[in-house]
Amino acid sequence: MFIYDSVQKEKRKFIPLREGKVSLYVCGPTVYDDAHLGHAKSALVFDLLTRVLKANGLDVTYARNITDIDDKIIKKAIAQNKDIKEITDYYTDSFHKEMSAIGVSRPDIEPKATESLNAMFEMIQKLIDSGHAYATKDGDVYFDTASDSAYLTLSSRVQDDEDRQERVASSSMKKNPADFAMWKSVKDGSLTYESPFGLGRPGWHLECSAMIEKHLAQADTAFAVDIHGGGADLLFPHHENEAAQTRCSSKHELASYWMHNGFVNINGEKMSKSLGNSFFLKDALKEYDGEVLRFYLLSTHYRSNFNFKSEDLSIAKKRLDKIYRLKKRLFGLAQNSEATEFKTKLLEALSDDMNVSSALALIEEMLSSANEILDTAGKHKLLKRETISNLAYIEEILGFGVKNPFEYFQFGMDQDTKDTIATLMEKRSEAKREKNFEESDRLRDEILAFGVTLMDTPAGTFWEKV
RNA sequence: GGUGCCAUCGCCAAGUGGUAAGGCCGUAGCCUGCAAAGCUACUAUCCCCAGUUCAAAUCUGGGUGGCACCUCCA
Repeated sequence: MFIYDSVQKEKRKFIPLREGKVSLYVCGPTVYDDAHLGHAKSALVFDLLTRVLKANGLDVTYARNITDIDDKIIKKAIAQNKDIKEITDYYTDSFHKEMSAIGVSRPDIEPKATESLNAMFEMIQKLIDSGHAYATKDGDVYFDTASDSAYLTLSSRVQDDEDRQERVASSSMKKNPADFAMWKSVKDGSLTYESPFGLGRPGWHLECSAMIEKHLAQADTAFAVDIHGGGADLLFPHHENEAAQTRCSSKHELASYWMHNGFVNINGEKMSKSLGNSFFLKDALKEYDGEVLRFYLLSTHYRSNFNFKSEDLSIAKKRLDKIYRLKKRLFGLAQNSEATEFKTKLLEALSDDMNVSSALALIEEMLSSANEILDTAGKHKLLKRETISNLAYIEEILGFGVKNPFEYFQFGMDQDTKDTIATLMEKRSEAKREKNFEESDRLRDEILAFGVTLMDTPAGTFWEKV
């Protein structure tokens, strides 16, 4: 297994901290709004990573947090006159449902900020005691960046004097403009939590460090976790700050490997609220099967920026369709787990920093050759066994082809329409038997009007939604 | 302004020194009553310039053109 470490900026052989085991922590969503394609991309990338690690025989513990304490959540609750928990529960639940629709498995551990406050307090206290943090007379607690000689080494940033001057005005109580809040005193009567440092709310960066320490870290390892992942934008300041907190409050560095996934742009533009072009997952799921979105968002390398275009999405559907068509050809045959060269190569490609493009090339070559042999030698038993085994492996590692192939092609069709199509198809088959091609073609046109396509095969006639 | 990334066929996209994967689209053909699906064949020398090397899309230098982060963000 090779992983590109976005801090060391090179592909490195993956060596776990503890033999045979991997701990993975990924920054999860702040639950104040619907998940967009960017959340989906990140979740998919690390879902794939866990599958590949497992396929390599590693025992993976995957944690992804839910940030349920945040100013934006409070703002939304006030705006909608709802309880905070009502908001966070709602968006946490929809996040889970939508992730499940695109085949993302739940992490092993999903800590919430609200349930990890004690771990945060402990970390703050340790940092204060060791001189890495200080409380202001306003009741805020800041991390003292000057106290950490390794600060900014993670994101390879240099302190810029002019830059620092500009930010001074905003926070006069800080010793240093780069210092960031771990505990923010809140006195406006909105939601606060009791803490040894007074009433207030925790800083965002603190959350992840504390949760990692609580749920994943081992006392005797040089790093708290094997792999820390997240979106590319998180490297600075979020991960830089997390790393500083962990480094200064414990005996280990935060992560042995850092992985950052590229951004999703919409038609060449960054997705953002101000541009009004946020593409929500729930809207995409109305148009496309979740697996098509999964395929599409995973079809290019995870580190590249991803430019979402609906034309490309329909190409992704065409490619996924091919997997399902082969599944249809082999439908009903017994499952098995034959060892094949294809599987070895597929895992090899994915184990190389998740080279999905190479993996897809292997898959499409496998599909072509399987179809070719099935075309010419329909009773090739060994080939069928191997192909079924290959398809099962694609399902397991990539999560492509997990559905019933017939149902997959009926996405979004209601039962009435399906019944009508079935009736028309029966009439058409009858006309065909009588060699009344004029009538059968007329019926086909009628069926096509439902937005489906027809396929006459040796096993009968099938329809697929276009 | 600082830091970093990228530039491969009409489109999407692999490939980090050894002579350009794969997909979409297109063309021709096989199959089919006709289609659809499937299969076969064909389609690029890698932004520009200079250099290193027996050998470069891949390394170095210089251009040009995109993009990201530096503020909450996956």
